[in-house]
Amino acid sequence: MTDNPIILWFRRDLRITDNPALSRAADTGKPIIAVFIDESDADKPLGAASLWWLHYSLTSLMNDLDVPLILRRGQAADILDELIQDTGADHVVWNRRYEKDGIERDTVIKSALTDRGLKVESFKANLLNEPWEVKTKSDTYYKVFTPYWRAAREVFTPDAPLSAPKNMNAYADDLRTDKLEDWKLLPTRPDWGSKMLPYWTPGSEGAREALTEFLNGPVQTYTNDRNRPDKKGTSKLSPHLAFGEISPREIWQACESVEQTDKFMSEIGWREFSYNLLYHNPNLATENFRSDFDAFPWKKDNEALERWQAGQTGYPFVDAGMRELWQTGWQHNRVRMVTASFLIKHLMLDWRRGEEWFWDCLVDADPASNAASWQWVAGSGADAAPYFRIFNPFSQGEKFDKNGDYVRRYVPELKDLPNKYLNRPWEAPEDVLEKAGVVLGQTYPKPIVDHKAARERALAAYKETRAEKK
DNA sequence: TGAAATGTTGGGGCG
DNA sequence: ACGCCCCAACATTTC
Repeated sequence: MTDNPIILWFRRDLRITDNPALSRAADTGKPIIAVFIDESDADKPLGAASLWWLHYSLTSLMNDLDVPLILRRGQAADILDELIQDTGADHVVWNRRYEKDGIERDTVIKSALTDRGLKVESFKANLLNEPWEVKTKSDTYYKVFTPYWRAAREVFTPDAPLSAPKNMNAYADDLRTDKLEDWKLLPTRPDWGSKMLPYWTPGSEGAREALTEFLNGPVQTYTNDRNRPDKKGTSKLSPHLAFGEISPREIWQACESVEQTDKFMSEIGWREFSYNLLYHNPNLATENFRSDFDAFPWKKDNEALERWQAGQTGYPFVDAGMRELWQTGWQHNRVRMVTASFLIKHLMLDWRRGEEWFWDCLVDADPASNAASWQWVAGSGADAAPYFRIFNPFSQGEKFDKNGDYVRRYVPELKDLPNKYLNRPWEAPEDVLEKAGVVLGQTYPKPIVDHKAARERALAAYKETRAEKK
């Protein structure tokens, strides 16, 4: 083989099926150098839970991949240069990403390599539609979900997903690679990772299993059960999607042959819509989409933030959610809306503090979904929930965790309370508390804020912000 | 993919 | 028999 090799740069697309860059690399027939780079110059490094997931996802990819996966740490531009120099590679391929600093780095690298005569190709792999492909009639991007998704489904051409290539030639010489263990992605002291492992199977095989299991049952009752954190009502595909272990196109195709998948597909649509917003608003994770929120009087209360993070707010449904996040690296979507609303509206803490915490704790942390969803709850985003939509932290539990199974699972110190008081222990008579072994303020906190007062405070702050604005 | 306040309706108890 | 009141149930409005 006299061909110059081709470099296949893996990022958050850790799969071999429906991977356009990988298929392209295979189709050239050239020797393939597959590399994953832990980029030291990323604006927003992965959070701890995502690093944990990444360890297993890379392990899984190395297993699936017919060629060695080179691991390197540093600036991508330097590492690619070095590989090119060492191997004579004349062609580089990757799948696109959409966060601002990633685009910037890719653009610089692409033009530098092109100038030096290399062939560089990038592909659409991780979205159904590119953010610039879905436009309104007046040629602007969509800012409201429903018309966006209607248009997006029209734009999307459901070609069959790409199969894993049959033949991949490995580059013949050994190349220096880091050892995954040396990256120390898994937590130690304490090792909180091993308690999360039972909940998950990172990697493409785990992703396909999750999809199959979901489409074989839960999807039929998804419209209602997706709101029930006490049930297995959701797909749990989010971390697999976040790391590109499965493509949205594969999901689309699998849904085509199953009844009643529209509601589920529209959640995939929310992911697409979030990328649409992120691409057109690169600072979505740090700047209010609606600038009138710049004047909002956020509080700075570290103790309140820490109690929210630790699941010690005294509102059982909120605390269950925050502890689910801490224990499993994931939080049910219905509960995310409630815990986020609580941070923003009851505690009046800046939504960015919540965004940061979720980024660090979620195995499915996604630059687009996380930012767009926090702004949605705050009311500062595009097509956002109106500010006055304030979730009631106990009635949400009573409505969506009817038997209290979810709260009892994650807040076991309340498990012996009757359902009537499970979500509002502060209303329980003394003898009921005593019988359940609950001492408010000792075994479980008193409410960090009074619901009614906090609600009125938030509404007043909102009103004032609006008044100042005009 | 809200919650709370306010308004309306109608059945039933009761003098 | 009738009017009055209460209040649950539902609808509408407001934040």
